[in-house]
Amino acid sequence: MTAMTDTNVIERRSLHLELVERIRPLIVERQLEPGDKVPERDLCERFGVSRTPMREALKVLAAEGLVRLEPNRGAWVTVVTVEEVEEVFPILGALEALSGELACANITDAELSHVRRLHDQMMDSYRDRNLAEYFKTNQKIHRAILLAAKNHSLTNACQVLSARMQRARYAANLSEERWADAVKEHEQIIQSLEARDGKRLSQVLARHMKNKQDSVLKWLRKATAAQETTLV
Amino acid sequence: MTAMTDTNVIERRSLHLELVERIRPLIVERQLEPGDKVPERDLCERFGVSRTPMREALKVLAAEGLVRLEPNRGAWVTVVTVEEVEEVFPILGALEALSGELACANITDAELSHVRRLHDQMMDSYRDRNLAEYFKTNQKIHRAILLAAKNHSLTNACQVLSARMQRARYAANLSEERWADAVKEHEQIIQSLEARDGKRLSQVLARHMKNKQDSVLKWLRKATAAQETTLV
DNA sequence: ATATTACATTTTGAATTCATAATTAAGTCA
DNA sequence: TGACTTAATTATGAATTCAAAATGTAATAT
Repeated sequence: MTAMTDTNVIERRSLHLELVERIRPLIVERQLEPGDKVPERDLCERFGVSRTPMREALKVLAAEGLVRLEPNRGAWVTVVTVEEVEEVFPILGALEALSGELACANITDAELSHVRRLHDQMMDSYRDRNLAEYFKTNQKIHRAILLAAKNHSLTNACQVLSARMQRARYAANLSEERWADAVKEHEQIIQSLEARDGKRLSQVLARHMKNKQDSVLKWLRKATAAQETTLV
Repeated sequence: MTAMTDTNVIERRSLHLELVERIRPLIVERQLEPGDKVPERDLCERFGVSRTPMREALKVLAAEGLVRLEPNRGAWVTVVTVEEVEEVFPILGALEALSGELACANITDAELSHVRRLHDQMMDSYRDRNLAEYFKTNQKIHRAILLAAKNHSLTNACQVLSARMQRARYAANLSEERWADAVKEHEQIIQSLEARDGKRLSQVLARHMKNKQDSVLKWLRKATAAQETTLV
């Protein structure tokens, strides 16, 4: 088989890894929707590869929990369930708490001022009520703290779990009230970090995550109910 | 290619998953030693499968951190490094702490008495100084607590990280003193659990993990030093 | 003897092929 | 019409094939 458009066709490295890294964002950003069948053939054509590396990639994505493989029936984008949210957010809470501890212990001045810049930038987005930008910067902040913690395994674990949760687009669900609270929490985050107060930062991050969980659950329950209404 | 002995040849399900589950213990229990090249051809023959599902399995094991893939050079069993131990044990500490909280909240009476039985059994092994049995039961206890926590994602995360660490055979390294301490810690674990004191159990488990880390690091540093001596 | 190059062999990555399972479509009968 | 069977089509799982890369070996030159 050959690639048609030739744009999109990928150069070389390890095809399956390249595919994992291309398909993962398709799932996280809901270009492939939860519950959808993964269109193996389409994706192969789109990226100009054969089924072998594609299927390897799907196995890795399944291990990450983004895809579910049904024997002899193919691959499906996993759905974010209430149960899963209730499972994963507490884990993320514990891990972010740890990352806060470690970040306070290990962050460099350069990294700290970088986080501060991101924080200020995010506050600008909040003032402008630019939700998309706010969320993008928000993610960057959490990632910057994670990197400052200097624990690669922790970064990895958080990212895998976050990816699963991100598919529940909590951005869409931010009430004005929750948004204001989240901003307040972020003020505490940057304060604790600049004070290098690990204990406090870990508490704040854990609480922040708990609130995020509640926010996501609220949206998810609403979305699920709406869907059931539609289906009936 | 065909299977030779016909024993070992596996029935059916999803070949790659079956292989993951067969090869993982080979790595964890060091039948395949850290640093060794994964003998792809041998394993294919041994399990009577072609390279396709084997290579899919290796990609999953690589995602779990048990194998490292070098482009065009094949797969290698990952080595447990000091850095990795210092990264992963704190994560496991945080996750086990969480599992303690959750277990105290969610454990059933039946599960609790099962853990108690395991605990008593382990104490017998300690009295007999039967290290192998002690360790096996020890694992079962931690797993039982994890299951009692009733958080599948947490169970999974812990198991992936534990598998990576288990290859550093901390069993081999248990000093009489450390062993006695570990036993004391386990007394506290079962006490806290029976009291359903989540806060205390999570603290005890975190401390227990920290001590395990120290014990592993001591062995690992000795092992690494010995190896360097041999190599020179 | 020790490098260095050229060649042969093996291993790897990925496309292709092929058998089987699942799905869809068409036909049959009440 | 609508349930039930059966045949055609498609998708999937896994073996096989094939080109490219890496490794090993032998021959040559220094």
